[in-house]
Amino acid sequence: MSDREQIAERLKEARIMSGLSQENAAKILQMHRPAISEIESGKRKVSAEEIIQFAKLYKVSTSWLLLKEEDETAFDEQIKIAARELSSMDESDRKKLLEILRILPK
Amino acid sequence: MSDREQIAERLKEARIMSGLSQENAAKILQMHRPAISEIESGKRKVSAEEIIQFAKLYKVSTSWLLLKEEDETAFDEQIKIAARELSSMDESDRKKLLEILRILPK
DNA sequence: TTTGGTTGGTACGATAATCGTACATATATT
DNA sequence: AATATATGTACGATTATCGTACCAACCAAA
Repeated sequence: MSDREQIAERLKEARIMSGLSQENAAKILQMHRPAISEIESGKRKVSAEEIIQFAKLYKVSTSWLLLKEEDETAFDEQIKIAARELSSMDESDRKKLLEILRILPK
Repeated sequence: MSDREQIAERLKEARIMSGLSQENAAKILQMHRPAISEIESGKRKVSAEEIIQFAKLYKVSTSWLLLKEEDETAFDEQIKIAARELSSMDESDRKKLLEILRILPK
C-alpha cells in the first residue's frame, strides 16, 4: 500500500469516527467537498498544512494520519480494548486516569 | 508564524542536523534541488508524502516536522502533570494506562 | 411507490502550482 | 584570485487543483 493510499484511508476513517460528512468537514476547513472526496480516494495529494487541519478537526494525531503501524489493530478495536481495560481498574485509579485524559491535548 | 513557515523551518533544521546538502537530499529523495530550496523557504507547498520521506531521511518524527513549538511546550507541561499522577498509581494500572495513551492522539 | 433530502463520486474548463533547466549569488577552500 | 560547493531564482512547459455542475445510491417520510 502506497503512502498516499494509507493517508487516504486514515483520513476517511478519522472523518467517519468524528461523525462528520465530507460536506461538514469541507465547510469547516473551508475546502470544497470534491477535494475531500478525491483526497479520501487517493486521487489527490494532501498538503502538510491540510494534514495539520484534518488532525485538529478529527481529533487525531498527525502521526497517526501519516504513519504505517506494523502491528495494527483497527482504531475502533483498540478503543474497545481500552474501554475493557478501563472498566477493570479500580475507581480511584480510573478517576486519576480520566483526570489525566482531560488535560491531554484534545 | 504560519503552518507553512513552521514546517519550512523544521525541514531546514532537520536537514542541516543530518549533515546533508540540499543537493544530497534531493538526489536521495529523487527530487529536484530547487524544490528543496523553495520548500525550505516556504515558497512551495510540501505534500504529506514528502513529509514522510523527509522524516525518514532526516531521522525525525513527522509530528516534529508538523507541530508548532507552543503546542509542544504545552504538551511537555501536561506530561509532567500526568507523570505525577502516574507515579501514584500501582504498576498494573499504570501499564494499562500507558497502553491506552499509546493509541490516543499525540 | 414516489418525493425529497443527504451523501459521495466524477467531468471539465479555468486557474494555479510545480517541474526542469539554466543562470545568479554567496561562501568557503586552495 | 581562482575554484568548488551550496543555495537562491527566473521562466516556459507541464501538471495539478479549483469551482461548479451533474449524477447515482441510499433512505426516510408521505
